[in-house]
Amino acid sequence: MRKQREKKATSKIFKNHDHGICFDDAIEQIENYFIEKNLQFTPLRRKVFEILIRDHKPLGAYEILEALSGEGYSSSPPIAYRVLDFLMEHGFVHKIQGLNAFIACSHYNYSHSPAFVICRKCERVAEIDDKKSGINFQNPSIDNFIIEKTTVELTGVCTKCSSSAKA
Amino acid sequence: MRKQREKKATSKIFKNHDHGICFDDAIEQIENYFIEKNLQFTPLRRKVFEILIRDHKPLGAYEILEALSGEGYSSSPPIAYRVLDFLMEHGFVHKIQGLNAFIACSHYNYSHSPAFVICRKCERVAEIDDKKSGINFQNPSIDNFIIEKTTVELTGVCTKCSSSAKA
DNA sequence: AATGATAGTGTTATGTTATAACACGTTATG
DNA sequence: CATAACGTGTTATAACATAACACTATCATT
Repeated sequence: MRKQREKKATSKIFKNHDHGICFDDAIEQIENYFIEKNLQFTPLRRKVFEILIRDHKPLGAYEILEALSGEGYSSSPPIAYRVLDFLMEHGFVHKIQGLNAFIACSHYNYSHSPAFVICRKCERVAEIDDKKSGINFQNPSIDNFIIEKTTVELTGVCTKCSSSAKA
Repeated sequence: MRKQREKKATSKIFKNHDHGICFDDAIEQIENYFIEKNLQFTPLRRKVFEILIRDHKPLGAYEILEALSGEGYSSSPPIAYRVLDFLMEHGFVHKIQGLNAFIACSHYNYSHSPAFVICRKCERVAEIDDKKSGINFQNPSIDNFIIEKTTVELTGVCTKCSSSAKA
């Protein structure tokens, strides 16, 4: 992993970044949160989160299970689903509905109405925060409805993929 | 345009409506579209669409299959999935990702970036058009990405359900 | 220490959703 | 009339997800 900060004010959504720092930050964030909330960051939970943040891309539950079994954990489905549910409940993991897959959150500290931009070619996924997404759900037409959860997924082709090949 | 006899200036999303008219309009719309595009509105396709528009709520593929078998059609999964894929391709059916279910489109003639409001209690689903949804994807932060498809689902509790019971 | 509640992990079995691959008839086209 | 394209049907299986129950460790209270 390279050690070089990338803080350019770019409009690119699929940013390059220093993954070592990203990884460490994420672990630190989640550790602090768990301590603060008096929750257990058990080895299994940590491992699942690490698998997700390490790859930095959506993984199916069964892919996670495979990774877990490679690390000496049980690989029966409930193991993964339970931990994923738990991590999602606390906002550290999101589910990408369009892919039946899970991804580590990359916007800790933000309000959690994540939106995802998904390249169907390279399968990279970027999480954009609600301010940047241009989404405004505080809209009169959806008053009289208590929104508890939002799912926003934009699927298409990223610059890199659309320039390198066609269709 | 649809002969919409319900033109009350209400902000309710889950509107009451004349379902007979709704149904007839929908069938007419899809028939015209298919003729225009020179596509086959076969009995099976018609039946699937009718099942969806009749119920006016999201149905799982296997529920549709069950309905089909009650009508003398085959009920093996590919039958439903193929027709659903076809109808989705042409914008007459949408998939509600959060429910693994399918719903007839209620915004023919509109640009197709549907957003759905889903009550998790009564399971009613309203389709709102992109103008009303307050969603603006023409946003600089997601330039450099070719959006092909948007998934927007707002899950929560509708007025009726939140007033009639708690939690 | 004994009790009992809770939380975390493990196991088996099963439920639910979706697709692959191939068969067959009909219609459209060269 | 050959053949390509399309629509439907069939079998089998893949992929995704949960129910139900067992076992252990921890911890607060007796």
